[in-house]
Amino acid sequence: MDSVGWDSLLPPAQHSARELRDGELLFRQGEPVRALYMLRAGSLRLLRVLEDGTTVTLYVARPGETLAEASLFAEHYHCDAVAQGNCQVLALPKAALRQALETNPQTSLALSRQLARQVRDLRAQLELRNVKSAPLRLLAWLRLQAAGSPPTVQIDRPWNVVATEIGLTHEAVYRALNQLQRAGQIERRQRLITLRSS
Amino acid sequence: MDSVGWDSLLPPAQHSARELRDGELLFRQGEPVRALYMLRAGSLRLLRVLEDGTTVTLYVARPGETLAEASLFAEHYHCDAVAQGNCQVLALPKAALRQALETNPQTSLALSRQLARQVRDLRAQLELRNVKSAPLRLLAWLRLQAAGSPPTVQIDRPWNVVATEIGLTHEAVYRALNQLQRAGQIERRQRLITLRSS
DNA sequence: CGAAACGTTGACCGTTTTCAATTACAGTGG
DNA sequence: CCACTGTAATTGAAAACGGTCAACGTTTCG
Repeated sequence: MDSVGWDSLLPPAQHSARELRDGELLFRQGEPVRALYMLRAGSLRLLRVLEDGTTVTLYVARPGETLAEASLFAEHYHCDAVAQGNCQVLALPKAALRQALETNPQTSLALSRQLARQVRDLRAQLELRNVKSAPLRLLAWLRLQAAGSPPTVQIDRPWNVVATEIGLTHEAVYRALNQLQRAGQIERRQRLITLRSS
Repeated sequence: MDSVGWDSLLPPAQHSARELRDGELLFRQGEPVRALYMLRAGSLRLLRVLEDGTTVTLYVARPGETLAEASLFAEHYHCDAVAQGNCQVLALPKAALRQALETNPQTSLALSRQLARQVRDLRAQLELRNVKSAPLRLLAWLRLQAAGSPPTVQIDRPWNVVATEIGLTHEAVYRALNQLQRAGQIERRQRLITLRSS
């Protein structure tokens, strides 16, 4: 219902796999766009480096997601992509893909759907930032991530990474975690969170 | 180079224009999606109302932009659209448009391009929120908006609206404005800002 | 002309950021 | 197998900053 078989958009001969070690760069800001990448395993952090040297996480891609759709129409990447843990990516050559898009309506529609989803997700993230209180923001984030009943979240990356994603310091996150736990809003076992009530 | 002639995607007979007065709603969260809207004049604010009653600006569309692309694949709107000043919108019926998209590859590609741009813009907004200091964030925002040399920004809406867009209170914005001015980073004449140095 | 929105500034308070220090833990190489 | 090292996790205390509340001048528009 979700996967559209991105890898089937182009004949396998056109694919090219690539492995990335933790911290390795898939592409860099300013580099010309050569391909559209699909993440098979691991997670990729898209980040931009501000003038003052600060790094900003724009997005964290998870397995199954397609990267750089936004770059399909751009000449150069507008951010860095760095592997967060070892990654496995599939590269679809830009030129070939563009041709496929111009030919097959289904392919284009599928791309649009992907992009539409990203727009929604980004707006959700943006909305999150408008919650000023750290505990409430974290709770809101957990609600977005949660699944099942009772709703639970299994975090698969360090909290300090989560912290930058939601725009807080890791200290603030730990404190918020404690507050929520003390208030009985969540239950915590290491990186497994269970939401209570509400 | 920018406009793709959205209104030419469907025969004019299928269009339907609509006028909105300041504050009027184009659509409301939860409402079924009937059409894809294009903004001809004025600006439309997409906002969501949080549980606690706070309103959150998700996006501000300007003339020429297409709204609700993200909703083309959704059953219901996920935010409210309220006119900010008098607006003129063109409505393209969802059903007809979907058919066009499935038929004409060019149409789909154009849609993808629009969505891709939105993704970029949203990421930029998100990046902005990671700047914790109010003056620096405002400055960053001004840099994004600026054009010409020396770079200037002519703000066409009240500062309090700008404030919510960048995630600050209007008071904080005024103070930041003063700080930047005192520091010589900007020059201000009402709503006309000129960036200095750096 | 009057009301409502915009613009502006001050003071105070609460929270988060910072800075700092300590523990826990996983991976590495001797 | 165990020090050794770097990252993650935690907690404390103080400082900084923006939010909130409040008051007031100004502009806009019906």
